[in-house]
Amino acid sequence: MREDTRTKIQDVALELFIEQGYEATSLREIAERLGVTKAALYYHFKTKDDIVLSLAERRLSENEALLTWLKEQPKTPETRAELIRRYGELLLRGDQKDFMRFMERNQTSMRHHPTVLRMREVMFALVDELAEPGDPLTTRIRRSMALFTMHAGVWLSQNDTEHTEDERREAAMEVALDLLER
Amino acid sequence: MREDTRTKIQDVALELFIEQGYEATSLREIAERLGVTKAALYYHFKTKDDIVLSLAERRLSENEALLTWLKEQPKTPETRAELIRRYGELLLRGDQKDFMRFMERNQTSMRHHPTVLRMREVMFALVDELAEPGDPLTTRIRRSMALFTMHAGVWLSQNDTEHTEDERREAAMEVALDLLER
DNA sequence: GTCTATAAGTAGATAGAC
DNA sequence: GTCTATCTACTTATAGAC
Repeated sequence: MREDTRTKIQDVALELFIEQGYEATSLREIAERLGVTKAALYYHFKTKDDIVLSLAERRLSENEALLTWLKEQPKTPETRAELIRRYGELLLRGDQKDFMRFMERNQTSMRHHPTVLRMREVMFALVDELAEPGDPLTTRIRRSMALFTMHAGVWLSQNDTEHTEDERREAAMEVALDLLER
Repeated sequence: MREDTRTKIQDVALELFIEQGYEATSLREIAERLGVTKAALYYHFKTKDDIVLSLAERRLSENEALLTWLKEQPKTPETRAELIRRYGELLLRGDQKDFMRFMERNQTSMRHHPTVLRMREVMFALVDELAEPGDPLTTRIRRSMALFTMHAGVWLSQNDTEHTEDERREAAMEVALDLLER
């Protein structure tokens, strides 16, 4: 089962990268938590970067698909609302949520790598598509913050024990949708 | 002029930490950009952490002062609007703004250090003071996002060449104030 | 597929001259 | 205050046995 170990490496690595940061996490730590040696990791991944990139590429293609879809739609309130919903669904999925937390906390890691650069580009393009040339600056900011609210919903209320994660996500969505057409 | 070199070290270090990340930046790089040797840095700072902490302590006390002030005020719309204004002013000041960008990009660095932990606490407390126990979750999120919009204003429109930084800040403030009492 | 062993390099930090 | 020189402790990565 070669895919099994490979996947475990990705999971453990992502977990540690989120917790401690990418640079601060050594391959030795990843290997130890997994109960293998460093050398074993090198059988599955060519370099340390490759572990992250293997995760980034999955996520990138999904965001690119979202951007392609968005560009095909008319720039209406309905389209924008649907984007927020689709984006929220992407964030929901366990693996993507974790990877986005990694991106938030490790913005500078591999910032010169094509895959990471492209990821940034796509995010900016998504935000850009939410507004039209004539829109005032406040509208642009509001719509950008709508997308961002979907992220923030997760970690903003991390001390909040009286609401479930579902409730928090729905509340974030409500705020985001409201921000879009204010 | 001992203060001069010390300050230059802080400036250069912060610049590189923002650009490349804390862990990814070596003392050698900082020293080289300054035209001195690593050993010289150790005359001014006991450890690498100390360079960041010397910056953090200043910001921390300013944020703590803001929190103290906030707690003394009645929880009215006027108080909340005034907080956003004061927070915006803090962020404006070059040094604060840079340090907050450092915090955004290096959330995991020194996450166990008391000063950094306290910084997080104060930020969460500020957000917490913006809402009251009875407020719905959407209100809490909206008000948190108001504070956050002040940050985002800076980097969200980094490709935006048609507006000045002043215009962007004012627009961010308008969106933030509107979010507070929606 | 995973191991041992090791190469080759860099990190943070210190001692002591000037 | 800043330097040279150096220490120790890692790091990523590879070679080759099993």
